[in-house]
Amino acid sequence: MSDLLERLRGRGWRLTSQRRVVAEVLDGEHVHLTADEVHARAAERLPEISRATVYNTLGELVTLGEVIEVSTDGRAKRYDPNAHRPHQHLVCTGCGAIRDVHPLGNPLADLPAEQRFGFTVSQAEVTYRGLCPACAG
Amino acid sequence: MSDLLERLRGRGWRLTSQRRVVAEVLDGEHVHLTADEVHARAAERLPEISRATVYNTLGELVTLGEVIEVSTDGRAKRYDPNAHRPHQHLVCTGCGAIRDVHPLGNPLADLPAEQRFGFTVSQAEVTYRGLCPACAG
DNA sequence: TCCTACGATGGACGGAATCCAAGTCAAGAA
DNA sequence: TTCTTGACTTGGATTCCGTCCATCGTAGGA
Repeated sequence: MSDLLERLRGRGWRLTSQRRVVAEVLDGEHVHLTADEVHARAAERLPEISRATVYNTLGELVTLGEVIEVSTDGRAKRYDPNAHRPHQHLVCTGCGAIRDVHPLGNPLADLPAEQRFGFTVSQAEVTYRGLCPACAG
Repeated sequence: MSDLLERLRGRGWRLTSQRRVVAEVLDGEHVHLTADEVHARAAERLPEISRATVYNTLGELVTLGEVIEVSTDGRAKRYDPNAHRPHQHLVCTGCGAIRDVHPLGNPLADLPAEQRFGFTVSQAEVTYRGLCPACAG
């Protein structure tokens, strides 16, 4: 985490209390908060923080490649701080819970040239869906 | 297409002109319209059709498994009528164009048991991203 | 310590989708 | 064929997410 703040400072980021709090809220594995959830948690520590600032900061973190934007359900986007290590997502179709997963193989390699339609393909994003233990009950 | 209408009738669907037009608009490969686009095209044939009806009908078609909901960009959901043959999507990060693709291999098999966290995993959805020939210029 | 450009604020705004009460009509019954 | 009824449609209000903007505040260099 402080690594992150160091890196950001190194990139010329002005280190405000708001940005610090947002960065602190976004820490850990299997963290996939919506912007509103980030705002709520940030507001616990810094009550006056505005939603616009949270959106701005999240957008900047995404642009800098420190955070990944995930939209698994067509509802609110979620923000995944685990951007250093590439991974995919496993989503419960019952309750919406999300886990980071590390599948074998390289999905990019599975797309043959004649299936690329001349595109310069650079990324493959996999979303696994199923029921979590609680929802499978 | 008329296959689809037959199948729907078989499931006890009341066949209204609105539903017929929506089903007709959604036909073909590489078709990925937003609800608004479906509404616009449907309205060319049936000017009084309402947005709510389009949303209702699309939702029913998705529930019945006749149409797949795709949200590749966090903006409006898109509706893919090519639900019979399993496929994945290739999206241009420049212009948003979408193509249906058929990768090799089975991504489901690439998720080892210890990476499933007890989930009953039933589906793997792959989104390839890159630049289309036009955008790569 | 002072300056100033960058960042924060919050309220207005816009797009996407859902909800709801009232009106309409497809399709089975007679 | 006509009648009847519950399923379907309508459009306007509403909610949810997210962006925009004019103004105010402040981090950090001089």
